[in-house]
Amino acid sequence: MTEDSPAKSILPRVVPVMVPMPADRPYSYAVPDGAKAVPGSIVRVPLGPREVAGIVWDGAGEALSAKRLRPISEIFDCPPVAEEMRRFVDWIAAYTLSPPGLVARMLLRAPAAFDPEPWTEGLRLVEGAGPDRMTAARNRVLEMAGDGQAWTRAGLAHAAGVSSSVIEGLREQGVFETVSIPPQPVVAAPDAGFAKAELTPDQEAAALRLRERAGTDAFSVTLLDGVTGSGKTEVYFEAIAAALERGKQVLILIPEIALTQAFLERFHDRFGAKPGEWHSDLAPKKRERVWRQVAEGQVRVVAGARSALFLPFKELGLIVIDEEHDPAYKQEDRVFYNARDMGVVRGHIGDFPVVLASATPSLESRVNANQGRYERIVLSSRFAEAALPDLATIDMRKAPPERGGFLSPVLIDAMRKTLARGEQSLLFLNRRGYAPLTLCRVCGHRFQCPECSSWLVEHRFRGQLVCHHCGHNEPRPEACPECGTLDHLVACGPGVERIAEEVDRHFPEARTIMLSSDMMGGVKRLRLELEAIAKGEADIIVGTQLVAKGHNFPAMTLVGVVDADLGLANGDPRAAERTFQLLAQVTGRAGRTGRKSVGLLQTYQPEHPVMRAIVTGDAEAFYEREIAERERAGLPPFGRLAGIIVSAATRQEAESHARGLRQAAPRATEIDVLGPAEAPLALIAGRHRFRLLVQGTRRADLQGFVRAMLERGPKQRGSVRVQVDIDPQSFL
DNA sequence: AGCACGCCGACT
DNA sequence: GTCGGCGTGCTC
Repeated sequence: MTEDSPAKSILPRVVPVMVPMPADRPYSYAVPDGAKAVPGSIVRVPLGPREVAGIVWDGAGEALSAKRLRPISEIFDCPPVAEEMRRFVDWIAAYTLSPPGLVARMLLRAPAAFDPEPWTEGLRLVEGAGPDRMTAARNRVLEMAGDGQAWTRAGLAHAAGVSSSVIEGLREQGVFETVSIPPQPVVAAPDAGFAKAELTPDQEAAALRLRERAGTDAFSVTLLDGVTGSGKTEVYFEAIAAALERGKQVLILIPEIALTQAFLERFHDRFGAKPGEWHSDLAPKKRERVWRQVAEGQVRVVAGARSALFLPFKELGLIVIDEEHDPAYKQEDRVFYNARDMGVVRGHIGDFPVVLASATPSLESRVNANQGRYERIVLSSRFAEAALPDLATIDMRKAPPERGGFLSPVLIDAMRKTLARGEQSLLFLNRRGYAPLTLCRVCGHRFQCPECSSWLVEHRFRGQLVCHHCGHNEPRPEACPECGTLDHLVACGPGVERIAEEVDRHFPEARTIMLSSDMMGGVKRLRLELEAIAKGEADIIVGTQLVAKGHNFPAMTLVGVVDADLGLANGDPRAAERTFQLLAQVTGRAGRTGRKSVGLLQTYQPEHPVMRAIVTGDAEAFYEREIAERERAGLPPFGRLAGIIVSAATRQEAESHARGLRQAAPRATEIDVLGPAEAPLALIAGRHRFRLLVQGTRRADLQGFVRAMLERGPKQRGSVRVQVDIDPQSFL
């Protein structure tokens, strides 16, 4: 071709760009002359009054009047977002009924990483040069830097154990010259053969099978189901080794990774290097470096929270989802998704294996295994030194606590004996604060949240009444706001603060630590406390949920569950499953190093299937029963079923939405309001959230009528939020 | 998601 | 007479 036709040279080239906002399709932008924008390119584009980062999408840009068309401002020098990833975004958008722009936004969360990492200034020893006077500090620095390598100022100062002013002094004297050094890897490369753990025959067989499945370039899902302490981690490490040997990148999803630093150590022990970390607590600078190096393929393994699913891997070849049943995998704001399910979808799109691991798999994963969609590998025994704890219920009707207390004499006695042996006790109560309800003894006034009408929880340590639903808080008054009577407010029911107080009363000499997610000092403080406990610097630990998650406390030989019934009676279709999982996880904290250990569950219904399953250890029977029950009730994840979450101020309002939905739904569809949605933390301006179950419809029908409903009017759109909650495996 | 525009209450 | 609440609408 010799010359472009005139028409061609006038018309600008147009590409679709996905911008990080709720657009339901990409916008069109002009590509500046000479610029090279390919699908996946990350670009800076003008959007209204500001500039944003976007991703060049697939297909042709739609024709647009030249007046509205604006040019791309910059094409970042960054590896393009892979085609797989773009399909993943489109899939999630379609599945969750979210605008694709909002999904794409989750990929664009590391703004400064789109530019290459800058080279940094380093120092190198000048050959033959020496300082005017030698000091001990200077000597150490010269020894460290004697290898002729370039060092960063801070790195050298740290390695030599001197302050950076020593280095600066030497540089001024010409002992060091400044050189440019390329960006350093954020983590060292893992070595698949570094230190394979000794496995029991059981584990070895599982690892072998997992290597076979997970070691090939084909989609598969394997459910690794093993009791706490059976060494699941060591087993799936072998699958990771196999993927690394294939030259693939690996993603390990872990709930609450910010608190499970011990995991990084275990990984290091096996692979000789830490995995790249990814979670919301990461320092911004580190975040950018991890993002960039994942994109460039320098970071081979990432251990991260659910958002790590949206990292721009260059050659991802395995996803491991640890504690796959964990509700923390659900995101319930903006784009509603479950990272476990999306991880499976990601593996399907990328055609690589996925491993789900849990001691207490979710019902849907068990069903998927039963139906042959997943392969299930079972690890049934703890490894040699770690014995399973003896579990028993304490019937609170027969052994009630003393007046004003919440701990049964049976539990207190067990704690006393544990203390006497110099071992640790854990008391678990899944309720933050001091007391869940405060009322006035004179007039009966109950403290309610003015925003959302749930009970206010007293936090005595902070002197506040707090709404756990919407975050509202107010100082705890002396007098009743209703009748004005002073000093007659009474706390009802226990929270961890109150249990810690009771423990102090019984065991004033013991070292008691209370752990709660709302503790002063945040994640950092929690980490320190967990380390202190692991080192044996506490006798009694009182904690919420977070103590159930993956920490190993070697000296812990007694676990007491203060209220095992909590959560069984809230109308949630997952109540029994969730309670079983939580109790199994928390009692599994005991006896991890082989000492004889005990788990005691305080309950008013010792004959409840959940209690029976925990005490007898017969999880199989429990799962079968739960699955059968769900099938009978026609609840997800079985059959063609879906859930919708609406947010509304009251249950009445939710009911009215349900009526509206019923009218919009196909005739074969049934809709029921099932009470509060599972996640208490998703806050939609202090509104209550209810889960509607929509039954008897195919996914396409459901999406159709949900869309129809959303289009019925602006008023409806404002008050109804929709989440479609179907098991995606049914549609792969 | 941001951000501007636009129409009704308490104030320099 | 203005400052400012957040309801509605738009961004290539």
